[in-house]
Amino acid sequence: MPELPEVEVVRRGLAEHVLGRTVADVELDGHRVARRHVAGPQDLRDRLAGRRVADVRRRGKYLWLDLGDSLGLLVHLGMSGQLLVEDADAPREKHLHARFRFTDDGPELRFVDQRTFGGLALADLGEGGVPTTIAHIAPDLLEAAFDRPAVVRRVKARDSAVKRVLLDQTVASGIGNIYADEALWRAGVHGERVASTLTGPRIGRLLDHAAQVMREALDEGGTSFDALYVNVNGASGYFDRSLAAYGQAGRPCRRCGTPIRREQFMNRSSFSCPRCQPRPRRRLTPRERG
DNA sequence: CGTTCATCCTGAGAGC
DNA sequence: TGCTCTCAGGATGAAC
Repeated sequence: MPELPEVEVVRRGLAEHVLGRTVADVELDGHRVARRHVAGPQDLRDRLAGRRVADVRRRGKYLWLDLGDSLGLLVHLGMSGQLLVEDADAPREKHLHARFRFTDDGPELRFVDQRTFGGLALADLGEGGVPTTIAHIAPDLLEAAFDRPAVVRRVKARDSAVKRVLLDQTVASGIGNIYADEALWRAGVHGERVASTLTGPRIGRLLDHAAQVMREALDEGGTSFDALYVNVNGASGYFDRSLAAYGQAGRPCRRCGTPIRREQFMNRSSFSCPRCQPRPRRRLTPRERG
């Protein structure tokens, strides 16, 4: 469940169902799910047992459980990860990788991930309670620490395609392929425009659109095209009905009626309106720009 | 510095 | 039915 709104939906579900509970034991299936925990799966299990979930936090697409004493359990859902709250006797999912049981009689927490690009790791919590292992991830567009003027300046300083910059989690986090395309459509900017050639106010508006579209998606429970993207109770969000660009190839643009086009960019698909978002004539080389 | 490319995986859907 | 091919909400590291 990938981008910021979908991860936030999961965070809220965890806050509702596991906050304040104490981990009894953890079962890990296979080595892959904890591959980023360098001390190994046994260490992960040993150090989680007996820990109380003091807080559930998120930055961009990363989630973590604050376990107190500056220890956190960092979770990334990758492309297909799910965190599900279920009764212990619920049928075992095909791609179940981890289950957390608690000291109370309540439901357990499961990590299910078809493609296993996601995973779990323990991390020290540093500045602001953020895991030190994601210190390179910038504040996301919806958090208080987001410094809009500073991000506008950073975007403006980049001589690369503006969509690439939107997807760069070290500049601003949380935006993925869907919301990048939606923000660019709303702003009327083609993703291959060179960031440094956009005006500061234009970049600011683009970021505002990105934040706004993610807020709207969150209100709809996120974007779900299929059962892979669900909240902790297994329910889908509804924002797919509101998408104006992503996945809309051939459908009329909601603003001007021109069929939405699909292009390859960064080895993935990009969707845009040919009329509202004209392609840049060509990319200028640094020396041409002087 | 920046960009491209491959890689980690499984499954759905299209086309034959 | 079944095969092959392409594609999918992401992040990372190597190579250029």
